[in-house]
Amino acid sequence: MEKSFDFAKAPGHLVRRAQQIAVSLFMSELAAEDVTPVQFAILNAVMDTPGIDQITLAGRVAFDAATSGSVIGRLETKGWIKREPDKQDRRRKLLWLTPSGHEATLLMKTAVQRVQDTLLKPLNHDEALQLVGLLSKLVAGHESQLKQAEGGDVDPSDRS
Amino acid sequence: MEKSFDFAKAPGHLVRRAQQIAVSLFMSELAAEDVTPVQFAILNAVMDTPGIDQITLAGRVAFDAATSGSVIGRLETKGWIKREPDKQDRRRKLLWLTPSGHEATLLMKTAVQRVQDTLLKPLNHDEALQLVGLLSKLVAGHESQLKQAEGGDVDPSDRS
DNA sequence: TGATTTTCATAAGTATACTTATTATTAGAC
DNA sequence: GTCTAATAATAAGTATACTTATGAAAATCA
Repeated sequence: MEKSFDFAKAPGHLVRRAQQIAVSLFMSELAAEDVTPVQFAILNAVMDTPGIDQITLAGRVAFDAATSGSVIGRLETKGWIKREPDKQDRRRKLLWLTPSGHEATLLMKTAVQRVQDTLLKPLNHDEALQLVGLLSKLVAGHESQLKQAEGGDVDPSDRS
Repeated sequence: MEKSFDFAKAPGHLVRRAQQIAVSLFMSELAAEDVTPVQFAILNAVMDTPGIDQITLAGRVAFDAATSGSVIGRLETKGWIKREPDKQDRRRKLLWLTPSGHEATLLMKTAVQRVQDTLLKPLNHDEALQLVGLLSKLVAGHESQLKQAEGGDVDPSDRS
């Protein structure tokens, strides 16, 4: 009989630990750039889609508008991102990298690649591929659930 | 040529998303208990080892002393945990569940089990086992790295 | 034993991350 | 065209999570 919930095998606990480790590796590797994982995610997305608005960006990197708004504010303070109201829709603010933001983001990318490699280091090549595949499937599964739930009028074709 | 870092396949991003989903499922399933994943982890550990001190507990659930201290403070406010100074070592504070804390934690456990099942729902049985195995290996690998790093009284020359 | 070091807990400060509420602006219904 | 509903951004409030600093107490050792 179990005395308590078995944390060592609880996927929720393992995922939290893995995330904690990933953040820690990121912060070590990119200490010189003074950037966080979330900030990099945003810089990367803006580099990918210059002129993106905050809401679309929030969806792209998967957090809520309030959080991404405050992170973008910090990136603006650092001089990496420029925020300008859309002239067609003055509720919106559109985002661009500044030249120094562009340069900094490019520098970060190789470091981030190193972080990903270090994170997977305890696994061999096949295991690493498996893990990424399984996590992708898990995340995608829940994302489609979410879409169904909020969509309401379901498209019968994507019923599981 | 890639325009940007490929987030969809980046293990760091996938782990963050998975954690986000796990927390979200937890909060939905346990909305009635008004408890967070971290709070449950602590309650569970204290139930497992009554009279545990804060530092040992922090190590057990894997966060720093400052965070666990503030979480425990919140649990004390809720009347679920009792905190008493150790008479042998007055720096320490030892932790116990109150009767109502014990009752609440028991209630939470079945709900948490449901959360774990829901989290793994997009995977079949074998895949779920694989994922847990791979995450365990990844986390264990980094934990042993860490122990080596802090345990090894390495020469001071590598202090940058 | 007295001084130094270590350890435990907390405080202070920064950065997520979420929810709900508010404001400004646009889009849609009539 | 005006009223209403929806949307974008921000503000406010709570809860992690971390680092560094501080104070109190214990352990070490000279």
